[in-house]
Amino acid sequence: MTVTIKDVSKDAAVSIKTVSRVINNEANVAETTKEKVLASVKKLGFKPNKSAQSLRSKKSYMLALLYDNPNKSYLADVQSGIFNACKSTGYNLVIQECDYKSNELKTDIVKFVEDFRIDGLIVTPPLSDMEDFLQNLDNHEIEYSVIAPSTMNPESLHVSSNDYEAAYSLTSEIIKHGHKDIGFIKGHPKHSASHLRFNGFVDAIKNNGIERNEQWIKQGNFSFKSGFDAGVEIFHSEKIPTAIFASNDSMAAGIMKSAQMKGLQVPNDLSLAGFDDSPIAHQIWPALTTVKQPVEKMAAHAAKILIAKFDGLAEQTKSKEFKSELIVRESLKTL
Amino acid sequence: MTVTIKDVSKDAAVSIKTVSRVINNEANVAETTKEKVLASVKKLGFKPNKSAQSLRSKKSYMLALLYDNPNKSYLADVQSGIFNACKSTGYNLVIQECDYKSNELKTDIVKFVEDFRIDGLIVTPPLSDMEDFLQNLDNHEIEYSVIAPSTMNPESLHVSSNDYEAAYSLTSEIIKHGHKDIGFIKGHPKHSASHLRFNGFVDAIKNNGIERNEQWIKQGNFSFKSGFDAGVEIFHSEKIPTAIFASNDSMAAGIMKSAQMKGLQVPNDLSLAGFDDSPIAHQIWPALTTVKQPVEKMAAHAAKILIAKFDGLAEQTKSKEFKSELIVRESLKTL
DNA sequence: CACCCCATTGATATCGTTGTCAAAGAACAT
DNA sequence: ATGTTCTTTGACAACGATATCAATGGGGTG
Repeated sequence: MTVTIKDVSKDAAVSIKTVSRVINNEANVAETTKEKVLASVKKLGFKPNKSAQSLRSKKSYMLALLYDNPNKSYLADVQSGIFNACKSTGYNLVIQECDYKSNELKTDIVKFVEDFRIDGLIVTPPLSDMEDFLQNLDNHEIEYSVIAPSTMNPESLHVSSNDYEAAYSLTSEIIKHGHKDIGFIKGHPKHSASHLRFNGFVDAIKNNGIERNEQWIKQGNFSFKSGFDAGVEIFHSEKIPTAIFASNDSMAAGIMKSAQMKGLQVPNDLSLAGFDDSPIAHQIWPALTTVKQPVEKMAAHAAKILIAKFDGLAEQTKSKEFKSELIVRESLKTL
Repeated sequence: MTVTIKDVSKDAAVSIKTVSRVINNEANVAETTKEKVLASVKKLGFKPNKSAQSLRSKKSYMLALLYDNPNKSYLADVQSGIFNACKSTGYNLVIQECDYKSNELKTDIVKFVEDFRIDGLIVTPPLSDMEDFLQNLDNHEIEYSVIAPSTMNPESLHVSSNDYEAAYSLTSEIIKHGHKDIGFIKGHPKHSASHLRFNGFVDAIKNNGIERNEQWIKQGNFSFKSGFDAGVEIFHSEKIPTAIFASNDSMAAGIMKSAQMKGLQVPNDLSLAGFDDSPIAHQIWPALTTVKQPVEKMAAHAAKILIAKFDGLAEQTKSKEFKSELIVRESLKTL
């Protein structure tokens, strides 16, 4: 019925071990033998049985994606990237939702990895920002690759994005449009991205000689509601800014709602910018000026470097910083 | 190091076969023996090795989710539901993105299932609406469970939602708010949901003695842009409707954009309703009146009935229709 | 009491790979 | 020619579970 390594070995007139060597790309196989075996593999349509490989070699060929992030679009992109990277390598992806606030998180994840014999983890914010969590993985010798906005220990496997620079240049763009009264909504304090984006904003206005108005700087948590609430507060003050930079698009949409309820027109009465280029950014009107990270590519790379480590590959497997792209849309007006 | 069935058998002083019987809940094991074994299992923290089970029993314990649907929020909910259903059962989920337009789709999927020894598929729209695709799975004796809005062959494994009734009652709600001039944006013609929703709309206005204005009925494809385009067309006509029912939220958001660009205020100049309760529905202003399907529960159930079939369980494993919920928000105004 | 039946249990083969280790032969140095 | 090393190959065990089939023993029947 199904073709096994034994069938191939018979067809190619070699031992099963030699077939195994060929399909695993091991060294010290004569070129002619290799070709003979590959021909038989192709002819018979042989696919190694994952369970048998896994049983014998003690690898599960499974990666797990760890996340605690309500942003479905981000999650979908991350997944999609990882799947594409896995497709050719024979690895599979398992998704594991977490609660970063849970006390048992550390032990739960170790248990999960051991129970399912997961080969490696891909860790996303905010878990990637929790030092002790990562340390615990190290202690248990669990392999992982991190998707994070911040720069990390250069030894570790990670991909990052240039959130600071992106926030800096988006702020500069706002300033170039003639704005001097600029508000800012901070992201969730547990995400390092929040601080990087805020710092980019702070440095940009400072370097452009613009003063910070603390009344226009509010703490959010990346949710639509937190943006809405921040907007309500800001529009309550005696003087309102001409532009607001929210640390993500959901919050920017929240601001837009609060502005519209207050009778303020975007962008005529208020310019707005977000971050992430999530679907909402262009599904509201006016469409949001924002920053697009190559999330899918980042995730694919995170998976690749992890798999490359397992398979002992060396090339193109370095940690890497990805560049974000500024997307200027209608929500930003020139004064 | 790791605990195997052998360790348990030694500890419980029975044969490994007996341990196997206990952990697989087989019949004909004496109650006392069973307890003894379970005690040892617990004491040693034994977890059966998936690869070994899989190798011997020829099951992969993997389900695959097939999708070709750009709606990330829907996908995330479906996944989440399936994962929850899998969690306790020892099954894992693999995601497979498809292209419903591809000519090789049928053969690709069969190959995929055979290559990865997938135990069963969960099929979502629009793949679930392709008769020949499902027929092909039957021909290859591939097990699957369908998530579909329409009613299906009662023999097959499926979960469905009452799209017709939901569209009917949403339309009735619009009418109750005093609207008589109502537009409708159809969904993607390949999705059976599109027709069900349209039929619900048609019957509701007919039964309320309202005339259909074909100028206000446009073909969309569930995308934001198609909604926007439809809106532009409708607002171009000499008389515009007082309310528009779009077959999903993205298109409703598109309409809203085109309305706002035309200077029309929602809901004062135009009432609007969507379908799905996707995140955008409450992240725009005014928030959309819409219909919420219990997508996560539906997906969980689809997985459960599939797994129940594998494991030969009988109870609570019937195909099932789920009820949607009407959510009335600000976008609908009483005339 | 002899017999059979059925519930319970275990010894061992088996799934399809990779790991171990040794053998065979080629290549090279002495 | 001989010894040494290195490359290439194969025989067989092992991974950790389930499947097969036979053995055991208690209970019922005639």
